[in-house]
Amino acid sequence: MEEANVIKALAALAQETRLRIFRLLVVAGPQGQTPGQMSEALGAAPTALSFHLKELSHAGLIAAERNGRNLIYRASIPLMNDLLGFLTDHCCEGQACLDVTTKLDCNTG
Amino acid sequence: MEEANVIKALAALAQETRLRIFRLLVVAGPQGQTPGQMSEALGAAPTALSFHLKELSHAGLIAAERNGRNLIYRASIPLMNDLLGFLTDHCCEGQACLDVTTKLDCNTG
DNA sequence: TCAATGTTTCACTAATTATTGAATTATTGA
DNA sequence: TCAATAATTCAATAATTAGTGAAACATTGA
Repeated sequence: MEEANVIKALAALAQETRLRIFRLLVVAGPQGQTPGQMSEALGAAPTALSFHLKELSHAGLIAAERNGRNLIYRASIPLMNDLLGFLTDHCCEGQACLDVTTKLDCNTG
Repeated sequence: MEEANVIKALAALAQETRLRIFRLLVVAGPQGQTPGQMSEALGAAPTALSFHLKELSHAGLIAAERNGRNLIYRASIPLMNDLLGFLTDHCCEGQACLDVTTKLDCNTG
């Protein structure tokens, strides 16, 4: 994973509404959530929500699929894994500590 | 871990110089690095470096210890673990996926 | 105590980001 | 095609953040 993309992803997550959106989608799993559902769940204005969804999408952390008049957003677990890996790889120069693989195996589509 | 602290930590990491500082310290492990070493390694001005070290410290991601005229900075692995946990916990409502514990066991002091 | 070294704080400017309401686009069902 | 619903884009303002150079603070060794 490229440093620039890591920064984009971290910046996307470093905001209250977006962090809550992302957590909501991580918990929701493959079934995802629509902006309407998220707007209600989080008490966020549709405009603001849309703005933040775009940020998260651009960062690759979530993706949308249309279903009728609804969009279904889902967390992108592979990118999440890459992100965690970037932060933890090569810890302690590989010495004197466990370089544990941080991996989630859900919702990989 | 509190949401506000998670956001602080993510925001701290979401900046090029700070991400590089943090990675440098994660790789360095228990022996840490001084601002002087980091300034040279990263090609960052001392003033800017100091500003970013403060941000990372306030977020709890790194900590300093004085050694003569040098300060030795080290990554705080426990906070890192908490952060990764916050992002990944309760994935997919605990169903149909592995809720893997993301944990680093190095430099825990 | 004084000069040198390592690091931080301060004050300022430039740039980026969040929020809001109004307008717009896409889809569905009558 | 028209009205209704779902979501996004646009434009403007307010707030936050990064980078810079000068000054200040802390520690060491002579």
